[in-house]
Amino acid sequence: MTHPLLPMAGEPAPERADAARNREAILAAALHLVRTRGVGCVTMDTVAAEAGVGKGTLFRRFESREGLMAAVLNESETAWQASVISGPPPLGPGAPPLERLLAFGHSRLRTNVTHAALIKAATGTSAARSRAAASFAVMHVRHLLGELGVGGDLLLLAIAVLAPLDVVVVEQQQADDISLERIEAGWDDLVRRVVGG
Amino acid sequence: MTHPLLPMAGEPAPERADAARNREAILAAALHLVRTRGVGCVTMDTVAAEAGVGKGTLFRRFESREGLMAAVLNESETAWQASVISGPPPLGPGAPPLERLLAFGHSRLRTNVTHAALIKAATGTSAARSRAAASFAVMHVRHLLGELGVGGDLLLLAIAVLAPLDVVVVEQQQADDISLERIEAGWDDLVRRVVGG
DNA sequence: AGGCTAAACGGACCACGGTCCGCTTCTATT
DNA sequence: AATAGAAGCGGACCGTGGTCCGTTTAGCCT
Repeated sequence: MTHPLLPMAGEPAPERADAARNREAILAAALHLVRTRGVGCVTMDTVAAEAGVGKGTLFRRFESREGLMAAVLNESETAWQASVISGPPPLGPGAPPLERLLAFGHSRLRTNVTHAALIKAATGTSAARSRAAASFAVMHVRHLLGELGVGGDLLLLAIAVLAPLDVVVVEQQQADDISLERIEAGWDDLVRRVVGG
Repeated sequence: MTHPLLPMAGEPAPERADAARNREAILAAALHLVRTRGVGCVTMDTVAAEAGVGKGTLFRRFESREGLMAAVLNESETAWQASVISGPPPLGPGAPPLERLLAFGHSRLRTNVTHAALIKAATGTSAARSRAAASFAVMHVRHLLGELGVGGDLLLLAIAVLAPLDVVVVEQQQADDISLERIEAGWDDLVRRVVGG
């Protein structure tokens, strides 16, 4: 008796062909429905129907509604991350650190506003995927703060600088009739104070 | 033919006796259940049953589950606000502004951690009641920043300073094994940079 | 007291997220 | 090609938040 596929710990387990096909179909269906109807009107049953699969399949591939939305969001998010890592300055590398930091904040702010609904749908309890996105931003800001010669607990400082850009914080401000320009200016001010300009 | 209660605009409309009684009963039941079972295990049906009213009554008095939780939270929140406004220093008046500000942050941080579950249940889309609570904090910080002679857009600065204390931000940090002491120290650092120490 | 009206009540009902488990299909092995 | 068994599938089912509307009741007026 031989072990057909002796399961060594840590093996990623390959994906079956039909599973991959379904994952594609689901993601495509979700993306389409989100684009046409808006996030709020997309139910799991609808996505399942549109993708031509059972509901159970949705929940096996993507853990929850939140997980599915996170996967949809990922499409645009990775593109954004790429432009931060290797795009043109001042967002990408090549500009002085302070300029990069400010550009980063502005870009993040705009992104959060435009994708607000989707981000909120993808962020919540747990949210493994969005954890990664947030982590990327923190790492980047921490790095830029370091380049700027800021001392102290850079991780905490990065988190603090990022916090006011959070979707719900920004939405609250917009609800209070605070313009985007003012929010942006306020954040610039905060950053300058933190880096000690 | 006389208008029994001619409805002038802005009249608050008095509350019927049974309505008041039910409101009390619901709030008491909710508070009790939250205390004994924890927020997550309290369903609207359960509260309705415990209070001896129909489910519809719950939703008429308190707009949603979120609204009910906000009402429950209010009990402790108002007490906290009172201690900020008129309690002993350094949280209350009497201490120098910077000390007050730091004390305020620490107190808010602790409160957010201890009541995390309830606050998250009470905060979300809409959340008229929690809007007020957040507003109070912003106003207070804005005031203290003013006393400290900080220039610029104080409202935005206050929001920015408060943002890192938000429940979900703090929980995320705790999930990353960052201790409360470190969070507190990080926040102190942020504040000192903002006020220009 | 009796009657009238608006407010309040309550529980049947609905939609949606999430689970479960018996059935199907893929793939590795011979 | 046949086979075994794991991986995947799907849709009936459940709990919960939220709505709706026929019925009840409090409060005022005579």
